[in-house]
Amino acid sequence: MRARPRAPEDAPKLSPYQYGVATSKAKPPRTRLSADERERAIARGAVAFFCEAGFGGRTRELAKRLGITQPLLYRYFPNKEALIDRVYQEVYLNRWDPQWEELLDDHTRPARERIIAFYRAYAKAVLSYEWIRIFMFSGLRGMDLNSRYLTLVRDRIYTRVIRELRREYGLPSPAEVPISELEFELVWALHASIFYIGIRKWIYGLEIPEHIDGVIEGLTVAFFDGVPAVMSRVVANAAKTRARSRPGSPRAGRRRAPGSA
Amino acid sequence: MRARPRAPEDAPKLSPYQYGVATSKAKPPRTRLSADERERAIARGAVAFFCEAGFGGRTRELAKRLGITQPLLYRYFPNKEALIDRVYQEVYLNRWDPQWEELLDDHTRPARERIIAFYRAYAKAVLSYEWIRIFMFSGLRGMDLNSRYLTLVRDRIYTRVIRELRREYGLPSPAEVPISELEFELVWALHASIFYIGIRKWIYGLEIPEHIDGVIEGLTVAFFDGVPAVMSRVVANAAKTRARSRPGSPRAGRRRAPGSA
DNA sequence: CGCGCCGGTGATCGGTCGATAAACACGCCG
DNA sequence: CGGCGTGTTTATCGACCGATCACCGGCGCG
Repeated sequence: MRARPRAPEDAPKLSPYQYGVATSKAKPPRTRLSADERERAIARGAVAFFCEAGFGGRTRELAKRLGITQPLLYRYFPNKEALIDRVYQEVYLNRWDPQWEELLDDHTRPARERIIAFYRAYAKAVLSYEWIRIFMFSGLRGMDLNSRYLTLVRDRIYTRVIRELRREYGLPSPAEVPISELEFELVWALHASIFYIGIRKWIYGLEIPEHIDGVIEGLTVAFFDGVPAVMSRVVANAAKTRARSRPGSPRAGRRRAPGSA
Repeated sequence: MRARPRAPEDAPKLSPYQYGVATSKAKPPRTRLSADERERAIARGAVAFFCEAGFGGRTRELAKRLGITQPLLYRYFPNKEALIDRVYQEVYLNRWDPQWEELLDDHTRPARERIIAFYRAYAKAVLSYEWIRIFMFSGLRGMDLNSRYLTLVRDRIYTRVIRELRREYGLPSPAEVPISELEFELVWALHASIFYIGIRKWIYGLEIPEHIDGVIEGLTVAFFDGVPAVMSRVVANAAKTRARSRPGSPRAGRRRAPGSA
């Protein structure tokens, strides 16, 4: 065994120049596309390919799946890295739905119901083969993309969830008593519980429940029931130390939170 | 830019055959080890290297880090795949502590305390750079190692946790009413919450709380408070449908679970 | 004191990688 | 109907990968 063990089968040796003629034995009838059509086709194929094979996937293999030759990739992208950057764009850009934040802010509905609805919508967007695997590959590659994205999630989502929880259980608002580390950890836990369903399925290859929405509801309900005891304790502690450290400030104790942030 | 962008710096061109002489300018003083010492050194280095670079890491780079030449690897391991297999062994084999199961079975302590103690011990074993990254890399590579390991976790740990939860909240034992899918999901959620702390740190490169034990305690307490409402409902449903589908069997209703499995 | 054993290295092989260059084929316009 | 622009392919380059082989040199045994 001398050669590399990879790529056992070689190219199917298609006869060239068969633009759409569809000879009886020709496997992929090659089509001649316009520049931007081809560019989009490559981008789409690159997403599907790299999220399966990882960013170490070979450009020849990608080209084969697209039904084109490898040098054609380099007419549309200067190099492999540019192709990978495009994959990041394709997967993350415009996958963030601003309605999520509006949903969490909609005070006409009960907090529990809003958070369940949010995580259902979020799960639908994020619990996909492409999203989960690209996210993991980029993390393992040392990209800061993950930390930047998750900072966004923390600032836009976690803070809102915690604010609503505080309201729900009559604790002081984050403006009065800043959010503690442990509170963030509690929301991290809910987030992780849901995200990990995708990891189990698309990275470990495990079976997962058929009806995710029911699971999300169960997890969120358990979250709501489990959080208050821990949270009220930690918020009370934070309020106390805060009051101690700033003796002149008004007591931010255990009273009904008046308004939202 | 024509060449591959990888491996920008080349080998430092060490003068050969300097076994331990420690010439003033020689950077790594090469030592001549016995066969099994060298073999263990390579295995150790391979773990550190592959969990950082992934299994696509180059053997020459590994050798450089070990202070040896690349062909020497092939004196101790027939090929790269054998080296990777050894990494799996090194990381997973004998990292499973049988005391974990004993700990969960120890009925002299309260269930909540036992589960906190277990997850502290488990986190200490599993929440390491090597373990988490190797686990992810192997999953993304399509190994069935992950699913085999997690099946073990489910059978040995999750079932015990659920059994203790049922006992704690006066629900029928798993022998009477089999464990439902949603109950497994609840325990998956706790597990994921803790495991994800490691992912955040060693894959995403995020900061995590300094005192993990406190976080684990908070998560487990919230878990215990949150679970019973969801769980008693789902167990009652399961018991009902079970009684309906097997009319001759004794009613496994809402009574004190008499003993453990 | 010589010699064989064995840990270790240098050189190199076949193969594959990313990337480039030149030629080709089809559609369009004049 | 011939030239030209553009989408695509063939052929190939230099680099580098995993793996092999011949050889080297210090240590220990007789």
